[in-house]
Amino acid sequence: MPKKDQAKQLPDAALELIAHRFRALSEPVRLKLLSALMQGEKNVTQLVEATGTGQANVSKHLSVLKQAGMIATRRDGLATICAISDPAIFQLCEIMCAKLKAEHDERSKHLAGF
Amino acid sequence: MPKKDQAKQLPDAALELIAHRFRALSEPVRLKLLSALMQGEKNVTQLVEATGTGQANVSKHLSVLKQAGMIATRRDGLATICAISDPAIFQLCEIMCAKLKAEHDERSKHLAGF
DNA sequence: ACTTTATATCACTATATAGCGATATAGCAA
DNA sequence: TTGCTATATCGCTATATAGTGATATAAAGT
Repeated sequence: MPKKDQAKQLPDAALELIAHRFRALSEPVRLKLLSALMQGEKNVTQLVEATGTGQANVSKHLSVLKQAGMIATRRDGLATICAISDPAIFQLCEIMCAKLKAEHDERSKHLAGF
Repeated sequence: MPKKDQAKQLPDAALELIAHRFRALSEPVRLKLLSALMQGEKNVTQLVEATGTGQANVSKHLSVLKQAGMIATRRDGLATICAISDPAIFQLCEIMCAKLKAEHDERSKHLAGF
C-alpha cells in the first residue's frame, strides 16, 4: 500500500525542528560567532571582541546556538569556553556560500576561502 | 604578509546575505512548500492545499522563497507554476535532517526518506 | 462588456526577537 | 569578608514578520 502521492512526507513537528535549526543560522551576529569559532574555541570575551556587539547580546546569541546544538560550552575558571559541536555547520555554510558565489560573482572575492 | 589571525574572514555584508538565505528556510510553512515542490512543480492552489494555510499567506511565503533564489515561478494562463530553482536546497535539508536524525533517534522514523 | 478563477497585495494584529543598560551570579584573589 | 572579573539574566524598546480578511490585479471564458 503506497502512500498516496507521498503526501505529508514530514510531520509538522519535524518541520518545526528543522526550521528552528535554520533559524539559528539566520542572524549575522550568530554567523559571525560561528565564523570566529571555526578557527578554534574561544571564550565569551574573545567573541564579544570578534563580533563588536554587546556582551549581553553575545550571551543571548550563544544560548541560541547552544540550544540548537551547534556549539558546546565548558567552564574554565572564570571563562566560558565555546566551541563548535556539530561539523555539519561547515557543510551548511559552504553550500550557502557557494550559492552566493555563483549568484554574485562580482562580490565573490570577499567570499573566497569560506 | 599573512592576514593576522584570519580576522574578519567575511565582511558583514556577506554575513547578512547568508543569514538572509538561512532565514528563508527558518519557517515551517516555507519548508512545507519546499517539501511539496520536491515532488515536482505545482501551482499556488496546490500549494495552498499542501500547506493548509491561507492563500495570502502562501503567496507571501512564496515571494520570500523566490527572493532568496530558492524557487522560480512562471505564468501558465491563470496559474502561477512554482518550482525549486536551486538544487542546493536538497543538500541543505538533507544535512539538517541528518542532524535531527542523529540526535532524536526515537523520532527518526518520521524523517525516513527525507 | 460582465463573470469567474487564480494570484497578488494591502491593512491590520499579534508574536518573536535583536539590541541595550542594569543587575545578578559565579569564580578567583587579597 | 571584600573586591574584581567573566558571564548570565532581567527589563525594556524597537523592529520584523506570520497570519488573516479584504481588496486589487490578471487571465480566460461568456
